[in-house]
Amino acid sequence: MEQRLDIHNSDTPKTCLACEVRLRGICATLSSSQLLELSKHTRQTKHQAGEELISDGEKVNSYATIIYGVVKLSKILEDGRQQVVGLQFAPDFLGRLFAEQNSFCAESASDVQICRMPKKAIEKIITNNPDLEHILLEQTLKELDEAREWIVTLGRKSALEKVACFLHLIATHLDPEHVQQNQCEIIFDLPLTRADIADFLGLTIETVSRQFTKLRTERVIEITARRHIIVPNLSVLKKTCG
Amino acid sequence: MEQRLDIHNSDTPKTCLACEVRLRGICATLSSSQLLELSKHTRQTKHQAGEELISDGEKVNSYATIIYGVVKLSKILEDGRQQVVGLQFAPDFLGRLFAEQNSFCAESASDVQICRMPKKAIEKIITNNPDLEHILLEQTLKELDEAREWIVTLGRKSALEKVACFLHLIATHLDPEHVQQNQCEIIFDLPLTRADIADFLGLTIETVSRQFTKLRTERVIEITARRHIIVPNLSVLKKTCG
DNA sequence: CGAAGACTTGACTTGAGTCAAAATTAGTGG
DNA sequence: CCACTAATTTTGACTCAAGTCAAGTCTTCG
Repeated sequence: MEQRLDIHNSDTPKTCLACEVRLRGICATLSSSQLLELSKHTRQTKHQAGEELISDGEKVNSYATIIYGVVKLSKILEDGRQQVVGLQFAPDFLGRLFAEQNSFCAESASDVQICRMPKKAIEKIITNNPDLEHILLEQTLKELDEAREWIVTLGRKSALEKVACFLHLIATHLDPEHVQQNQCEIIFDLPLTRADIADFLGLTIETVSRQFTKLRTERVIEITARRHIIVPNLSVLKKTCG
Repeated sequence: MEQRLDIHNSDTPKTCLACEVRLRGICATLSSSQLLELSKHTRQTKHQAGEELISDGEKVNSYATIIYGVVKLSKILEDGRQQVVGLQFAPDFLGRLFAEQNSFCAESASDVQICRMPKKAIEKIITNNPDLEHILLEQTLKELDEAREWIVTLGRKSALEKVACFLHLIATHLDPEHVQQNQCEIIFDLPLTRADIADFLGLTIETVSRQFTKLRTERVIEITARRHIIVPNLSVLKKTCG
């Protein structure tokens, strides 16, 4: 593992030194010289919730690292039905490696900041840096595990269990800075609208809303404002996931 | 890309020379010496439909390559609900790389033959052979794409569309040798029981059966025997997938 | 031939969807 | 700061697709 030594290395680009996910994302595997080279081509951008970062069917020209915020990956069928196929959190790598075309669209679910880098630049570094390829393989395997867990949730769970699973996912994946934790109590703001949640869970917004109400009356969660959730006891929530 | 030259190379192990997927699976990336070394530790096994190849929660000791047949990956909830999270076909690599424990179970859906290899052996070769890691990354990315496509199917499609999607998947993924193709007509035997199909689609066997009947009466498919399916026109089937 | 397993069909129930309306919240401009 | 509008969320009444339970039929195999 590379140490924080390079923080004092004058070769490391200024933007990178200031980057919150510098030591957690893919950049952590890069040498100072690779980072310097790559940083000449990167561009950090901020986006409000609801902006399209990558569109389905578009030619892939760049990848990105999520610096903060939540990104939803989704697919829209011709007749308008929409399904969110995954959520990504900082410092995930964004974009389908080695593909010519995107097969899903990526949209900011909350306000986000990303660091875009050209497809070619990354792919060139990969060929010379097995560590980078390895970390990308690890992330891809993790995403595959999560996708399969989600298949179980979509295929075999009731609406109530689905919503509980979703809340559990958010409570455990949100940046620690956005989560308050007093003893076993967890407090956070939902990064998604009810419509997004419905599209993620394969439900309608009405059903999602009813399950929120049910979880509240069963005291599994407290809803202090629409998006503001308190989970008094995470293990109770987990039991509700089925 | 390595050429078929090594077929005449006496260093290549006999079992590997006879292996049907030798040039398509992960072994295609190995040098003669790596293959020779690995083959000392591999063991080919045959299994009838319904045998457990890897069990959920078990310590991972080996990986495998599928030589022929279909393997289903599934998860069983405590209350007995089951969900198939993926199907794998020859020459897929089987097993969760780098994990200590399996998080899903793998079972032969049809009769299968696999080539098992010790976890340690593969992981050692990976560290010296970036080509192998690359091909594994490519397979993992492909599986992730498929898992996400499946999430769309589970989350947003009707029972009829789900069954049509399943038939389309099988028709396009089965080994060509098990598929007969006369002009646009496709004929094959289903490698899964109705119960497996139901667990894959998040439905009940009764609903799956009713959708088969409906597809038959709508002339999208012909069912000549329970498992024997004729798709007169693949594009008609595809339209039915929604 | 008989029994067990796999699959289909029918009658009824139920959980989630649909449509409509009300309530809440957020945003805007006076 | 408050009224007004627009968007989001909740709630209610009703419908319908898929689930459940129960027979019945077809296959396979000893």
